[in-house]
Amino acid sequence: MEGVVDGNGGGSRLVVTELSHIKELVMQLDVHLGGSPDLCKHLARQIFTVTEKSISMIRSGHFGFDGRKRSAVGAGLDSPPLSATPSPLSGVSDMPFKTNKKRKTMEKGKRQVRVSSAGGGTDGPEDDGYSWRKYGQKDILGAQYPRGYYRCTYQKSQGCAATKQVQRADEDPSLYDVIYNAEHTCVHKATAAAAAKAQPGDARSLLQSLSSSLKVETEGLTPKAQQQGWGATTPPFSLSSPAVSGLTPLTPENCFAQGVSAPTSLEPSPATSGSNHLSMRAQCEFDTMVSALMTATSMPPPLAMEETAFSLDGIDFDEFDVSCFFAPDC
DNA sequence: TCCATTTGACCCAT
DNA sequence: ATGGGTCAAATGGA
Repeated sequence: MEGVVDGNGGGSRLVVTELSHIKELVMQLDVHLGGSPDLCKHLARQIFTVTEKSISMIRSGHFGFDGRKRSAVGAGLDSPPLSATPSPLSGVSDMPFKTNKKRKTMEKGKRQVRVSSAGGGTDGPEDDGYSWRKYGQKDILGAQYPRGYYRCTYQKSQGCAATKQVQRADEDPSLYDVIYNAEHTCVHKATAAAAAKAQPGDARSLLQSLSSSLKVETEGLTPKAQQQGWGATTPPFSLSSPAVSGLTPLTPENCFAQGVSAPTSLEPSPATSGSNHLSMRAQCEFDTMVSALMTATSMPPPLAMEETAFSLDGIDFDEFDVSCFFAPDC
């Protein structure tokens, strides 16, 4: 609209280029995993460096997005499915389930993940540790498979407002796209079990996860920016990372808890921290994954995690969405 | 009987 | 007008 997007395409392209570079390196590393350890180490270092570079570009605002506000819901960002931390999210309190049939737009306040089917079968996505009750199913236009609607089993008993939508991926029926709405406020201990469920991965599975899930979302880009090549070649922006929480004790959640790579200047204001927090989580997961990769390839990380901590000063991550697509298909 | 699932209808945003 | 999200009655299993 009125937004000036000069240079946006260029900055965006740079980030895409860097991320594509990462993917290439990952693929190379995958090929050479069984071969020269030195080459693997070299590639892993390159991946780390390029990743750092990409993250810096994003953080420094060299990212061309339309500044269009998508207000209101922006504050209602959710924790990931493995987080049971209750919080007074506006999205939860403002949207009682009983009488509200309003369509929820797929914007902020939702979190999408891609999961594989349980046990490799076709009977639904892997258990995420929560107990869900199905309340609806719809055939979605253009989608090959119907979308299932689930809400927390404890919605009645505990007033838990968490819901999720599950849809089988058209391109790969063994994968499911799960969109989580709101956050669990129920007391449910199965969360930990789900987190512990993931097995420690080897380097190859890490790489496969990284490579397969690496994608860039352009949601929120101006048509102009998309004409410059974004929309045509890449899905919406996301710093994707595989479900590394089970591969290492360093999850995005406890990452912050431990102060690892979290900016000390961060003040978690409920009204503004949502998207920043999500961006940080994405980076944290990415860092974690890369770190795990370093470990798996028997090399120390080239930089201490503390040194990679970043400042969010002056960065408005509301300008774009960062979501994490888990791809535990290894 | 209780609970979860199925499924058609309804409501509302686009 | 259309499609997505939710409701609620019907149904089935434990």
